[in-house]
Amino acid sequence: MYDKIIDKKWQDVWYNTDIYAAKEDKSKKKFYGLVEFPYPSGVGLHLGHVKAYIGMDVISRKKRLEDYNVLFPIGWDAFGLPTENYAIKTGIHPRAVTDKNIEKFTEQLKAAGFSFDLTRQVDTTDPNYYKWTQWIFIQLFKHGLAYKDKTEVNYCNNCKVVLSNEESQGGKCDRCGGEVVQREKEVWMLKITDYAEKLLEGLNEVDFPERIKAQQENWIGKSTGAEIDFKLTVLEDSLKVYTTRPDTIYGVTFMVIAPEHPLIEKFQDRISNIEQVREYGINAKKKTEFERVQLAKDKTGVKLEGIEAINPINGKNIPIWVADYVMMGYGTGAIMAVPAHDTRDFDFAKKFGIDIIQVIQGEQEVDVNEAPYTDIYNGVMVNSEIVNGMKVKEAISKMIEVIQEKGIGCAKTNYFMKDWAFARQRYWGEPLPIVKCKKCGMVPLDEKDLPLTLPEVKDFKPGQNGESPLAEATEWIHTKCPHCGEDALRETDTMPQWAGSSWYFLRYIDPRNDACLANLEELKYWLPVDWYNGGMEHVTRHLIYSRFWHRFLYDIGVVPTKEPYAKRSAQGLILGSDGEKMSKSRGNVVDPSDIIAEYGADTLRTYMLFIGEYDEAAPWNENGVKGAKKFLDRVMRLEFMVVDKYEAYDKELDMELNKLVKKVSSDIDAMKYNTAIAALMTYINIVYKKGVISREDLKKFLTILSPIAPHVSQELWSKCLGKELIEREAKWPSVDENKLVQQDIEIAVQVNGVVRFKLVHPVGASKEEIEEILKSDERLNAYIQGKVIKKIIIIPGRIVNIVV
RNA sequence: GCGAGUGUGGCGGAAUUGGCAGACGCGCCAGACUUAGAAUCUGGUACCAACCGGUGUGAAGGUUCAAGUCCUUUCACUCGCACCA
Repeated sequence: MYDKIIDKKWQDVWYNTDIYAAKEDKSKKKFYGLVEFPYPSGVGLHLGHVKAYIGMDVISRKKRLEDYNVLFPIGWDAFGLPTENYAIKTGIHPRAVTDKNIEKFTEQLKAAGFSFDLTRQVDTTDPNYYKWTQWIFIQLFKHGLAYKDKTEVNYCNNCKVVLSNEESQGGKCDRCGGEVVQREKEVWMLKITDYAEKLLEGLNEVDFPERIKAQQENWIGKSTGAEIDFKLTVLEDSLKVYTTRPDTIYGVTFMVIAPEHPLIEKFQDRISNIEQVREYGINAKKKTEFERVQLAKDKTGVKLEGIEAINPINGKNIPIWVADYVMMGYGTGAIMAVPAHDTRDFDFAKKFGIDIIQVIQGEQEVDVNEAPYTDIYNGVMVNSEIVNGMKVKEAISKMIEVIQEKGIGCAKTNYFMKDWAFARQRYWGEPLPIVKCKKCGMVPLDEKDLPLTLPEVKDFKPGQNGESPLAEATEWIHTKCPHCGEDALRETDTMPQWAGSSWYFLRYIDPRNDACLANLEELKYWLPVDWYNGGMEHVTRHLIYSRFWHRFLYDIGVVPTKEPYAKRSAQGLILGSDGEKMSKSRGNVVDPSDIIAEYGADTLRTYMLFIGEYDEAAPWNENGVKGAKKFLDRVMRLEFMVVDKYEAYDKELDMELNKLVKKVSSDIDAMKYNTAIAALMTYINIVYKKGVISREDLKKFLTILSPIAPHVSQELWSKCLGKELIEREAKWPSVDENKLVQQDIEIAVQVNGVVRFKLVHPVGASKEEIEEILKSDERLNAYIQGKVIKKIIIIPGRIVNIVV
């Protein structure tokens, strides 16, 4: 029987001997396997962590047995709101809370038997770590990629922090799920938009699943088109719009600007209905997320009276409307509307009775009163003077050419992605290493003065007006300008939680370096991360941010690779036994510690990997857990079947074991753990039928089982083979292809596509030879009697099909 | 609306280039061992008919000697983004 006592016994050996520590030896081929380091919350390790870590643990354990120098590290993403909120509630310092939580997590990681290199742990809240987070920020600042700006930002009233776009997806706060509001605030921003193109390009050189690449591309949201200036009537000014379809400019019947567009206040004296326009703007701002999304089709807007735009191509006057379906944050905050060929413009034109001019003629006649014409790319331009008769694609480039010649616009690429709001008004984060000097402006700290550590404060609570708790640390705030030496004030905002996790994989490589974030020679050996496994929820957050920082560090020569991660995979969710997402409110949460305590770590490991395809969601099933335990018990009972040698050479056992090694090897490499385990079970079933297993075969079996069930494998290894650690003594077995070759092959014989009987033929038999065997087979007569054989298809080693 | 994906027994899920659908596990049924139960071991288990045989991979067509796999149409569900100009 597999008893959990075994777990503790071997964990004590493993974690006291550092057998999982990466070696210094650079002559060895390396493997860097990475998992997302946890946020050490008070709740402890959950099943999501366990599934994510087991996947890479199996790969890492296999790589070690294949003689790779393996780096499989773990650390703590420990800055963050829950710890701070706990501190606010209890008055206990976040440092103390964090330390306690890390201790608990470490015990849980060990209890699951993960083969992490515990000698290289990093902790983002350790000043020796965040020294380098601050250092990177200073480099970003020096390269013009960090700036402070007063803009509309996402703000969570609940958490009292500014959120980045990535943290407020769907209009909900990432942390608390509350409504995100827009608020004007002066905050630090990182110019991630400068890296949009590089982040897109980089996707071509990495091995990421399609869905991850697609999500990132989607998030970056590149579009190409043109910016065009529309002169205003009477006034010597113009309105700049962005469009992806400059070809349709003859179809423009109105312009739309966002309610916040500066044009409104600039020409308030000219706009005769300015009060009405302002009121519309105020109401638009009040709309909730629900109203903006659900009522998207129901267009609203106000026409600007007293001011119009002029179409720069045909000179026509065009009315300007204000409507909230145009966003200030994208493009120029103004569009040229072509209702005949854009659904949104069409809806708007219909509602307000604006003209619709068709400028593309499709293969089919389209009624412009029915719906906007959509079959654009096969269409031909009409009603468009200079581009008439051209195909759409051709017309786009022609129009851009004309616009540029006339000096009224230019080709333009836009991205949906916005700059990264990089400041939180909270205590438990990295202090921004910036001093505000009256004379010199924003001045970064001298690098030799890093780290800038957090001050002690009385209260961790953020201020009511959205200022950081650090604003209360009077002594800490007052400092001298590093540039001119005059009195100056420190920046009091801290960095967002994503900062520390944007480069932690670099620090694992050289965790205690004092001179730089990591030694370049070490980085050259270990980078890139060969395989990074984690959750889908980080695809448009951490995975974008860390690729951005890494690419920047590459550009300034700090790291040797453009991309940090060569390969990325993502595990699927574990659902509750009711098939729903696990959540406290549903009461369907399973605590991995309970499972380990009851069934042992290997049972949990085996079950989680067996439950289904690794990257897909699968529901929890307690009976399945028992099934995994039963399998491990059957493995343990091999103890009583071991023989030194088989009495007679058994070709079948030989073949089955070789088949198994081959299958398990390729399945683990492809993260197809479920079928690897199925094959291991099948093999055990065969051994049980035979009733014996040789020491030699058991050794191979335990070696390939050990990445999945290390405790059971190790226990039996020492018990039956009289040896000590698998990691020290075993090599991943190779496959003897000769032993996979069968003498006789059984194939199916079909008559008209239906299987009728099985036929045995010697390996390597030709079609003719098989046909001979077939014709001498009596069973065939029953199916062909009185019928004419039209055709016989023979694929040696596969199938025979007779058509009658 | 756009993007990615999924649909196979009572359940979780397997099936190289098209080549024996349902591996493996759960559940269920039977037998062995037990005073009995648990545990364990052995066998069975897609469906209909129960003799031959027939039907089956969301649905409907098609290509092919042969389709879960390829093509066309369609339905349902999951995830991500969403007024991307």
